[in-house]
Amino acid sequence: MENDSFFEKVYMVARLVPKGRITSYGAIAEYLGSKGSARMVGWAMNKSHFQKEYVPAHRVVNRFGLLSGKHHFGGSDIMRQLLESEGVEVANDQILNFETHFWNPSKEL
DNA sequence: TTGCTGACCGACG
DNA sequence: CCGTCGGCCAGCA
Repeated sequence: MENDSFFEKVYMVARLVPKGRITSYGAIAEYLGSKGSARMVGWAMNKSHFQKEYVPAHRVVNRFGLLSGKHHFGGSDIMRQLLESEGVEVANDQILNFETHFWNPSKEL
């Protein structure tokens, strides 16, 4: 749209993630055309809390389905509870049936 | 301005 | 199998 910033695109894709679905940093980066920019995606998530519009950063995890960013939600169980409230099973900071919940932007969009 | 860092990923030895 | 390094882009001292 208007904002072609890398970050804005990241937020846009993150908000498009359906409830109960999960995507990975790498998947978003790849969708944006910068596969190697997975780190920037995580960084964008860090800033996501400052955005006016809510960004479901809890639906974005690393390629292993690990809640790598759970520590950035203000608590260690916030992210897990958010995911479980959406029907996503989480155990030991890892998403169960990750493949089933996985949502690929390049494929779905 | 330069340089380091960061919620990552893949390649290499 | 495990440790290390490069790449990508933006923010901050």
